[in-house]
Amino acid sequence: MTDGRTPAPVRPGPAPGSPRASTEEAFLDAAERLLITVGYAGVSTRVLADEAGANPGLVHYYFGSMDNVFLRVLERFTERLIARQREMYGADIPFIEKWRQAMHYLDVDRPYQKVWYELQAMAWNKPELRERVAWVNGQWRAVLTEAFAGPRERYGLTMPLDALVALVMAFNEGMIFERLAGIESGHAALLEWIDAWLATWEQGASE
Amino acid sequence: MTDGRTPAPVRPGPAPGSPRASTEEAFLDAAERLLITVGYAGVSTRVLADEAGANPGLVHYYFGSMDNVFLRVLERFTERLIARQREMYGADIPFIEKWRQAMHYLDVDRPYQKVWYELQAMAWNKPELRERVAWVNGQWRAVLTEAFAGPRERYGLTMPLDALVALVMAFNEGMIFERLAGIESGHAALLEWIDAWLATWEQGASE
DNA sequence: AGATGCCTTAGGCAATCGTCTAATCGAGTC
DNA sequence: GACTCGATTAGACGATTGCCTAAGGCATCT
Repeated sequence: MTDGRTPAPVRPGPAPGSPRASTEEAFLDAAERLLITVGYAGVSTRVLADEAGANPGLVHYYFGSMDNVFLRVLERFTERLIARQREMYGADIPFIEKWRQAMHYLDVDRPYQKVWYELQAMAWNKPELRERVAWVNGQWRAVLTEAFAGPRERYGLTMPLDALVALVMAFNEGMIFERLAGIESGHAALLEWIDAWLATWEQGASE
Repeated sequence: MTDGRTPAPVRPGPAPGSPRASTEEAFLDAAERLLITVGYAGVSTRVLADEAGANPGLVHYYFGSMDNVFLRVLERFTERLIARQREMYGADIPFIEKWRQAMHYLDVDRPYQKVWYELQAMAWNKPELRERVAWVNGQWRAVLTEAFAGPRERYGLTMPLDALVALVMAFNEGMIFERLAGIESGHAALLEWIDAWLATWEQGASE
């Protein structure tokens, strides 16, 4: 479930540069926009085609079904996200800088978060999607585990590494989840405190 | 948004004992079951009526629209939940006992959590629901703020109270959110560590 | 007995759903 | 110029959607 192997893609990707590729991307882009604006329940073949400026029949021609459209959206989304996370935490900068960068993403990535959370809500009731969502979560967890192992040691934290990672992931997910409902109470205060707390650690230790 | 006033009910509740009341409850019960099993996108008037064992026309007769059905589900759900939380944290027992009780609920309440999270996912795209979801969240936050003020003082925590409450709420919501996708990595380790950590505090202090 | 009023029924309305087919388009090949 | 073939089009299929209406059932009250 959270092992390392990448699940097989839904379909072999089209040859880049072909007209197929650009139309497909138009559909996937449109799907993301619609997930942000109306949610997954409001995305039908016709609505999607209209948003993409394409013919409704092409949805079936390219993807076979609406379910596959969302699978492809999730696939493309995953690639981009994991790559960026891995790059960021892998950079050769002090941990607190990585943390601040991550918290900056937490703020500017709001549109993408809506896409991602709509896909997850959809996955609650679709085993096919669930598996992939769990895989992405596992990837993310792996990145954080690697990134937090060092700092945890240096700071002398007693919390087990997997518990620490679970805590960080969960409270981030919880904050994003709340914000999707327009709730931000205490978020800023919490992030400020964490930042200050990390700063005191970083002050005492050399990196 | 998160102020104290209760939002006006969608409709005046039916007189208890009338046939109306029992049929309405049958619909609301059926709606909850369907939210658990198929998600909000799969609940139509006919599916709902079938699950409730009633005539499809009654959905319109009783609720006026499907949107109102979900609003009523949220209303009824809210009353029950807030009442229990308030009672639990208000009880005259050591804080760690309350915490353990809450973590026990976190485990046994999974069906209700699915209902609650489906409603929230629905609310992301429906301002009418969003407002009520935010109100419930505010109620919950108020309960936790009251419950954590004392222990925070006693334990001498430096984290501001609103940040502490935000942290507890967010990481709980995040864990529930993950579990809905079948993810539990690190959850047990985290909860165990917190429990042990609280126990050391409770050992030193009297209460 | 008759009338009142709520509850429930079956059924139909236009609109939309996902999916599929057949015809057309247009660029590239012989 | 004839041909090929992927890309695109319009259109139709049956099923389902939310919502509404007209008629019947049934307990209660006068």
